[in-house]
Amino acid sequence: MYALHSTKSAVQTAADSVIRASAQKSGQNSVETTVIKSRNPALGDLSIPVFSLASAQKKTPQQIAEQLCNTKWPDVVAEAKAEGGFVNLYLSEIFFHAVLDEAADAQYGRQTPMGEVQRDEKNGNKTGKTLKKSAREEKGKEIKPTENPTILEYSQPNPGKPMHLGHIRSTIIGDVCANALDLLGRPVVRLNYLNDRGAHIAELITAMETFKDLPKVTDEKSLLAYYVKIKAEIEKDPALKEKTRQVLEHLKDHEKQLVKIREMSWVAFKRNYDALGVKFDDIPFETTLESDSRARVQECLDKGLAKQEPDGTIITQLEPELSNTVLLRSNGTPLYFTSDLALADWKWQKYPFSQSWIFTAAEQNLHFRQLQLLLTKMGRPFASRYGHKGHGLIRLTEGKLSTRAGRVILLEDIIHAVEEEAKTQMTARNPDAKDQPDSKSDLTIAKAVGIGALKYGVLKVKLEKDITFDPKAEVQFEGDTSAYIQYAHVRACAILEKFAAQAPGKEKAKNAKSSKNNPNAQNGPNLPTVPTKLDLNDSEKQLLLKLAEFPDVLEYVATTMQPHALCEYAISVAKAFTSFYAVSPVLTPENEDLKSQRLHIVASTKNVLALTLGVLGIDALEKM
RNA sequence: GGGCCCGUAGUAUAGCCUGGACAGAAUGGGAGCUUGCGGAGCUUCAGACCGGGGUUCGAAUCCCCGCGGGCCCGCCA
Repeated sequence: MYALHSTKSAVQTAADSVIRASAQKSGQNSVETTVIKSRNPALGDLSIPVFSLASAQKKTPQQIAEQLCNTKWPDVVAEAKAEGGFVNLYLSEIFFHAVLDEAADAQYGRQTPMGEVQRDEKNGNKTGKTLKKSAREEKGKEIKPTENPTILEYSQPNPGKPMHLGHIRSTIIGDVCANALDLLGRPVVRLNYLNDRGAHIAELITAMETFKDLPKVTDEKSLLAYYVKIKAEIEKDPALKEKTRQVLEHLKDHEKQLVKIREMSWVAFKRNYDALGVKFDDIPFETTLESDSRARVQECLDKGLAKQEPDGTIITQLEPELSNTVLLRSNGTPLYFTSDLALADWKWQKYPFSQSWIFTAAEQNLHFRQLQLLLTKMGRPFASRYGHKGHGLIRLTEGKLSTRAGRVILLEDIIHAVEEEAKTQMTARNPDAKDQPDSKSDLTIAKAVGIGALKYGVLKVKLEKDITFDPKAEVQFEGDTSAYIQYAHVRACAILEKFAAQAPGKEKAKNAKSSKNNPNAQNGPNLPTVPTKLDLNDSEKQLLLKLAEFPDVLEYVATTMQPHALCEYAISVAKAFTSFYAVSPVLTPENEDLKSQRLHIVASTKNVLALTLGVLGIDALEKM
């Protein structure tokens, strides 16, 4: 268990036992208190409010606090003071030693309070075949988050249409949550479910069968051109419209075209995913689940959860809990809802999951509540673990994004624009710098900075909130931005590199090139040992306390699927580091012990920043 | 009409689930910091909980009533 967590629980236990004993003695009911992290560093590192205790025992908070201070605290506590109705605890060197020890570990965060997962386990592999296989073997047994995967379903663009700005949120939020689970050592399946049905697909097929001179699709722009051309042709020809309707009803008979649409769409999507560094484990298509969809509709009819109306429509019976929704059109074709039903079963069958999360825009909230309710009524054992996270819209200053309204901002264009902006900024700040490939990444530095800024700008906003996107102003590089975090990491790297270069007879950071999978690569053998006696100033203590929070933040994100907490954390670490940097010379301190101590602090910080950025899908650069 | 979500400095944002000390950063504004490891930086000042009730020793946080904005409410996804 990690230092902060074990410290908190040790302190909590100590406090609880004293409170319970004192309550027993006075014959009163015991009152709960909770150990919290102090908000003001001047008032301790951990605090225990005692107001409720005071009012229960009819004493002043100060009396109770003073009384509690005399408790025999665990040795991670250096001092306890009664201040303003709080017991403020000041942590000892033992605590900071422990933090320094664990935070430099490349697997830091893996062994969380919940984790049965061993930190030293050899196989660093993540969502490989082994996990999928083992998940299947576990079927029928108890479902555990450490053994049964979490399925994350995100991105989900429409084949046949280009990806636009609106797709970015689901795509990167899902990706970050998956990364967090990965780092925790828990199995995860990254799913991108593509709806290759819909009216727009029928339109494309009609066009493919009607026109010969259609543009070749290689990217988003050509895909959009393709779609717009076809749309226009169909609009002005009623015969084509009718044909489109027929195609939609008999999609199965157009398998060849369907395959082609999937292929060319994927070519375009893949360019964006590669640019964003987003990957998937499984990409099921809606049409492959069609027969299952119909079977589910029948099941609902049999169980009295749906009924057929005179015009042939089949509709759910979810009232009064929720409003009803259509399962099958009057012409007998299935809908999004129907195939989502089949998809749920498909997921459960293929990956018996501990949790499933779907990330979409919040406008689909009702849809997914209806889906979950129906799954519950159908008696699916996984229904309660079948979750949905609806995120706020990304809107332009003028209004909602829509492919049809023509006010589209292609994802491809956004990505290009942020890269260009980053390049401009880089040249302005550092005219001599070249936009060279970063040693750890496939991207150039400007791309890594630009993409990072784009992702960070979207990720840092709480899920539920809408984002008004100004393409020009959105991407920032100063203050609460990814560039600030990357810059802190660069500075940490620069110190360690300089130290390695100064060290006589030591090999330089020769493994810098191969350090992609091991952010800790150059920390190890080169550093002198941590001094037994630490001499920490305030900036160092605050930084170490921040580093100690990492496992909890990671756990929080993996549990709540709220990546913005990680952004908040990353910026606070970077800030604590730059404050430390300003007042604590690392390579030229007063004595060797201090130098060693600070080198370890820098190495730990660098590691935590790299891990955090890694989860956020932002490159931890060594130069910029 | 009904349901869900949001409302915090000029702007944009965290804290709300699980109540606790002067509401935390950012940007913009004021004042400083360049002879030490990268100034995309550091230090510092001013500036905010939509309104009204309630619960509580204590409310940005929980409950109720409003106000403002967004989304959704059977053959779109």
